[in-house]
Amino acid sequence: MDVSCLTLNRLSVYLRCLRSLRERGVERTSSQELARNFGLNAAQIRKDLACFGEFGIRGVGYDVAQLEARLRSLLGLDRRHSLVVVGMGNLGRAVARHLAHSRSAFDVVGGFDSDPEIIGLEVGPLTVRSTGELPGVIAEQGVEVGVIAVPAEAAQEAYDDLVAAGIRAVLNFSPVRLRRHPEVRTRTVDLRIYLEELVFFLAAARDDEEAESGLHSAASR
Amino acid sequence: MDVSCLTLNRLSVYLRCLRSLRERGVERTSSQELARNFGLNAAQIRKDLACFGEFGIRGVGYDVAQLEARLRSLLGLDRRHSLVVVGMGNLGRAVARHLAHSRSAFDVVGGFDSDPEIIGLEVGPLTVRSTGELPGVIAEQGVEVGVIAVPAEAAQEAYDDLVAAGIRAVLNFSPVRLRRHPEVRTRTVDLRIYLEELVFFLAAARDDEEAESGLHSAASR
DNA sequence: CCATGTGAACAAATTCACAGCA
DNA sequence: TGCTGTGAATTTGTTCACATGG
Repeated sequence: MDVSCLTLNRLSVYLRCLRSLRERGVERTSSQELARNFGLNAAQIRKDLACFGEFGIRGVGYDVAQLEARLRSLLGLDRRHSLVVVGMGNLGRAVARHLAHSRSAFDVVGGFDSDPEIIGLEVGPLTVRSTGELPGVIAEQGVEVGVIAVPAEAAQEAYDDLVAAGIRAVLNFSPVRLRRHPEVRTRTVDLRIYLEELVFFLAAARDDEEAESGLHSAASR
Repeated sequence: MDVSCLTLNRLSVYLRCLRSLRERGVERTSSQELARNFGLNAAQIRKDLACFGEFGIRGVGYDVAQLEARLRSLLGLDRRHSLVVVGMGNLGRAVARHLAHSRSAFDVVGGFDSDPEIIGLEVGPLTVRSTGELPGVIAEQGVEVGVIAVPAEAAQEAYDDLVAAGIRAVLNFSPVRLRRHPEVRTRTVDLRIYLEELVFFLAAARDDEEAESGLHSAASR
């Protein structure tokens, strides 16, 4: 069976929920309990899990620690993954530092920039290197994932460089639609889009209030 | 009509595409041209726009500058929006700096933290203040949006504080499922989820290769 | 003519509702 | 009995295909 990104992202959420339950000493749970505690849908939890097998006991529920371990393994988080960050401005540095001192499954093995002002900077345990060194590092260390945190103008080039160097997956924080290489798993996350979404719905809510209060509102459609 | 988040997020994408075309001197375009240039679907562009009115001329296409302006206005980006950041660690600082010196529609009017080590720090044009000052700033300046960039343990409290202070919308970067207040527009973006998604599909791709090369693979389902 | 705007067809995702098993 | 796992029903989102009109 083919598993969708939506299902997969929810598995990550379930993993966090299970971890939180385990830390609170809960040993057994059910789809209903998870749904109630974390604002999820019980049927959806079961459907999502069903993509990967059977994890529970009918009439009983799920073993928290066991299900957590199974999900972690499914998502590949019981193995370590090396990662480079291209573009060590504000966002790149934040990502590098964050991953370095939260112990996640990801090892940041390099941070790269083309700005001479930034090359040489110490960021946590890392020294920022020149973009020219990128291919060597990726090839030698077999780096799997590249994070793009360069300005919009430089994003396509950074992406092409990563691909040429043999990267397997790319997480792109720049706001450009990349011309993609289909053999490389690519995901774009444009943070401003989320802010834009929020303020749109604020405006929509404001229109509703005006309408309810009986005012004429030319803005509502 | 009710507009979905997916449609709305695509409008943000279209806006970036139009801006890019305009900067390249293109004055007129069509849904097909947009689709071809940016890897989109022409019918979907038209459907998305149709939620808000008619923007094109049949047989001709769209005026780039005009459509850009209309979308910007629709999304509320022709007005300014004030924003506070709660949690001025790596990520919070990066967001604050980023919004401060990309000229977007968002004004960062405050950065807050509870750590005495961080309070008082200069971040761009901002001085980090104590979380205690949060309610005053939100009320006095009528702040619309709060960004949560605190560690997981502190996220629910930061959220409740923002809501109590009268915030209208929240962008949550912490990996917790918040107990939400329904009157506040809330959006969670967990960056690690995207990394987890990428490595899952890498593992899946690796399984496929093994299968193709005729090796026995117990991992594939 | 030609690209928009749109109803209708299709596909995907979610939710329901219950059979089946501990 | 009670919760899982799952087909079937429903809702939501996408794509097609064409009538419409500048």
